[in-house]
Amino acid sequence: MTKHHVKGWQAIQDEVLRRIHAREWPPGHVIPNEVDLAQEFGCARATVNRALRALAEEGLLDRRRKAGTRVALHPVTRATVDISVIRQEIEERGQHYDYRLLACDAASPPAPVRATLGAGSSLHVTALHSGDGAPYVFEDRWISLKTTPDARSADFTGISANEWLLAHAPYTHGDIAFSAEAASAQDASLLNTAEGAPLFVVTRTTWDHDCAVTAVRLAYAPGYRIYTRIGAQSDSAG
Amino acid sequence: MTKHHVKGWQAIQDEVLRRIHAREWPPGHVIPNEVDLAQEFGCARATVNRALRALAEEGLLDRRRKAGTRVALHPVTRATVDISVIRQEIEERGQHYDYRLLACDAASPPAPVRATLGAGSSLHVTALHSGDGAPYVFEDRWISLKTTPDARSADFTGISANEWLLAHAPYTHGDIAFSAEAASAQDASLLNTAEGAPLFVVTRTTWDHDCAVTAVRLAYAPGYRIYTRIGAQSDSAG
DNA sequence: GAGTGGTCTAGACCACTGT
DNA sequence: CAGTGGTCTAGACCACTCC
Repeated sequence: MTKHHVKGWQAIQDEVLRRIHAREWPPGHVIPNEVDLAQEFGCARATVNRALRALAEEGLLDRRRKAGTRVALHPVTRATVDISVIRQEIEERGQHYDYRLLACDAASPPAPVRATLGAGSSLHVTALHSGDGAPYVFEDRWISLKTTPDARSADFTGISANEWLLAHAPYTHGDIAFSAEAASAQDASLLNTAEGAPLFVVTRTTWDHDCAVTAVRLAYAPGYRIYTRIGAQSDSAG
Repeated sequence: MTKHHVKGWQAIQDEVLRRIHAREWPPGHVIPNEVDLAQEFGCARATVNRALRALAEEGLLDRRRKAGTRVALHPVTRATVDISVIRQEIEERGQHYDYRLLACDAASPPAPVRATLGAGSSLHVTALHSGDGAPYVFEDRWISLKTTPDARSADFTGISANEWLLAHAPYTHGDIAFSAEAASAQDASLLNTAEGAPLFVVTRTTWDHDCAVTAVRLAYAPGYRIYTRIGAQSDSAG
C-alpha cells in the first residue's frame, strides 16, 4: 500500500516482474486489481492496465474479467522467430548473396501440396540460394496460378520467387513448421552434402483470405540453426 | 477524410490492414499521422495509437517520432513459438506421459557448456520423456550449482529437472536455438532410431540476471516438428 | 448482481528526431 | 525548431463472468 511514484508503465511492469520473480506473488497467486495497484503506484488505472496487459500478452499473467489477474501457472516460454527474405538473411550474415533458378514449370503438385493449394494449375519453382558461393538453402515452391495468375509471366531468373511474391502477392495468414529431415538425393546434390544428412527444414503455406497462395519447402544446408532470445522479462527456468 | 465511426481499435486495425493489403498504402508509404486518422475515424487519438502500435509490434509498420508511420518495407514474418513444459506438451497430444531419469551427477561440463554456464561445479542430469510408451525427447541438462545450489538435493526421479527448475529457479532471460542434428549413438539408442538419423534439436540456456542457471539440449524423436501460425493479420507472401 | 478487466475519450505534456 | 509518436490522466461506460 506504500506509494512508490515510479516513472511509467515500464517501471510498474518491472516492479510486478520483481514481485513475481521474488515469489512475493507465486504462480497462481491472484494479484491486486488495477484500481488498487494504481493507488499503490500513484498513477492512473490505464497505466497499470498497460503494464499488466503487456505481461499478459507475454503469457506471464492470466487476466479474466471478474476473476482478476493471476500469475500464470505454466509460464509458457514464448519465443519469437523473425523470418526475413532469404537474400536479406544471407546478407545480414555479411555474405555475398547468390541466387540460381533451377526450374520453373507449370505442373500438378503432389498430393500433400495439392491438399492445401487446391487442385488448380500451379507453378513449380525450384531455386538455390547461396552465400559467398556456398549453398545456403534449397527452395522448392508451388504457387497457385488461380490465386496469383501473374506468376505465370514472372521471370524468376533475376528475382527469386521468395521476393517476387513478397512484392506482388499479399497474404493474410499462413502456417509454418520447423522440422529435421534427412537430405534426399536432390537435397544432397544441391546443398553439397551427403544423402541422408540431417537438414533443417522450414515448410510454409500462406493464404490470402481463403485462397492458398503458395506452399514452400526450404531445406537449409547442414549447420543451419535458428536462434532467438526469450524473455527480456521473467519466467521460470525449464 | 470520410468519417467511418467504426467500433473500436480492432476495427481501425482492420481498416489499416485492408489498406495495406489492397496496396492503397504500399510498402514504404507514409500513412497519415495519428491526429488525422483519429479525425477520419471519428475517435480519440489514443484509439488510433492502440491500433497502430499493435501493428508496429507485429512488424507491419515502422513508427518513428517526427518521421511518422510507414508501411514496413521488409515485412518480416514474426512467428511466435510457445514452448511449454515437456509433460504438458505430451499430454496435450492426448498421450500418456512417462518420464525416466537416466543419470544425475555432479560433474564438470564440457567446454562449450562451461563457456556459458561458468567453471563452477555443475549438475549433469539426463532423462528421457516418453508419450504412450514411445520415446519423445531426450533431455541432456547442465545445472549451475552456484546459481541453484538447491538442485544438489533435489530428487529428479519423480519430477523432471525441466519441471523442478520451473518451480524453483526463476530466470530473467535466455536464448534458444533450433537445429537439425544427426543422432549420436546415445540419441539413437534412447530414441529408438538409427545412429545418424535426423533429429530436431532445441538448445536452450537461461540466466537469472547475470548468472547462468541451466543449459539444456533437447533431442526430439524423428518426426517431431514445431508448428505455428503466422499473421492473423496481413503481410506479403514470401 | 457485482466485481473485474477492456476500452474509449479529451486533453496534456514529453521525447525523439528530421529538417 | 517543429512535427510526430509515446505516454499519462481522470473519468466514464461496457462486457464478461464468477458467485
